[in-house]
Amino acid sequence: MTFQNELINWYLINKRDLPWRHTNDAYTIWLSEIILQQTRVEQGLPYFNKFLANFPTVADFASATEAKVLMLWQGLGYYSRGRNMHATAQIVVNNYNGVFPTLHDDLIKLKGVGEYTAAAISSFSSGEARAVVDGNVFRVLARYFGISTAINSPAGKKEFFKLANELLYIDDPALYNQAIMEFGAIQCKPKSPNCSVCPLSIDCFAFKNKMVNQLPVKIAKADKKHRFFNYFICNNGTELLMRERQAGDIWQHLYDFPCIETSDTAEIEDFDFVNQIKLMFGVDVNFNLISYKKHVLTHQIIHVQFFGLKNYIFNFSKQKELNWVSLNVLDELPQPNVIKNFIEENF
DNA sequence: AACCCGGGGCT
DNA sequence: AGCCCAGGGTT
Repeated sequence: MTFQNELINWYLINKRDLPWRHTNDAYTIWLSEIILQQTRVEQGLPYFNKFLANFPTVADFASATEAKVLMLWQGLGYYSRGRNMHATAQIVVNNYNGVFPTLHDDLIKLKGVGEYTAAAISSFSSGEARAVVDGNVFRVLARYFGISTAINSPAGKKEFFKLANELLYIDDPALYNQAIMEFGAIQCKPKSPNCSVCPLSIDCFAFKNKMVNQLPVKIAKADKKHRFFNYFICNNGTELLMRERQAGDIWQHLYDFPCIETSDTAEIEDFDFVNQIKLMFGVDVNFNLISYKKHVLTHQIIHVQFFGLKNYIFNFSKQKELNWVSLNVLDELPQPNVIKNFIEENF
């Protein structure tokens, strides 16, 4: 049996019942695909349901505020996906009369839609013959065909993309695309795949050569950068002082607290650190360390210290991104998880 | 081509 | 503690 037929047979028996597999509506598929970028199905599923319930149509999405979109996105990470979705919804309403595109060449122009997502939406919604190449496809092809070119190198991307399109099952591109990704997610897993029950193992290069754990090959990334955020909690009894984060750094347009970033762990005994606090909050300010959290992102490790403040004064004209926020509406502001968790634990 | 962008689950 | 995830944007 061919590689394609084996995959499709496996899929028809083993596939999960997922809501976006019951539709060919491009808008619904787009919602699921953007949410699932770099995100596991189990993690993304509640967000998909939440977005579809709040925005039944692309017009509903387009007319929402960005803050509302980021609120719904809160906790999912890679927040530019949410902002790009909002922009794309408005583009579809304005340029496509509210009808979500189904063709690759239109989809690829939308914000947040790259080669993978354009292939996924076009094949699932219109049956266009475009092979998806995601993390699952890289892994399945690298193992089955014994390809050791690094999947995150330009040569590797070209080689895998070419092979994926040669393998595409033209009679039903959508079915084949779903099958190879599901096979990668459930059977040909990154760690400890159960090759003893795999119907493709007999012709699998990696299995035959005991290289399952060596493929796919990936070039190592640079080390994570360490950053030190010192947050200051100003609580006047009914309100907290919050900061809206600006462009040019992580968590754009999400809310955290007034912050002094230092080049190393800030100590209360450190003269320079204390001077920075007094410069920001007045010479009479008192402060105490409340807690420490290590927050790990893709390429940054953020060491977060929370300090409680008393006897502070503040010059709002110099810090326009800061505002008092009533405690009972805090949960209406989008926040990164490290901030949301701190608020839930302390207020 | 290299770097930036989250959070969670598995091993 | 390290790896990976239904990747894409920016420079």
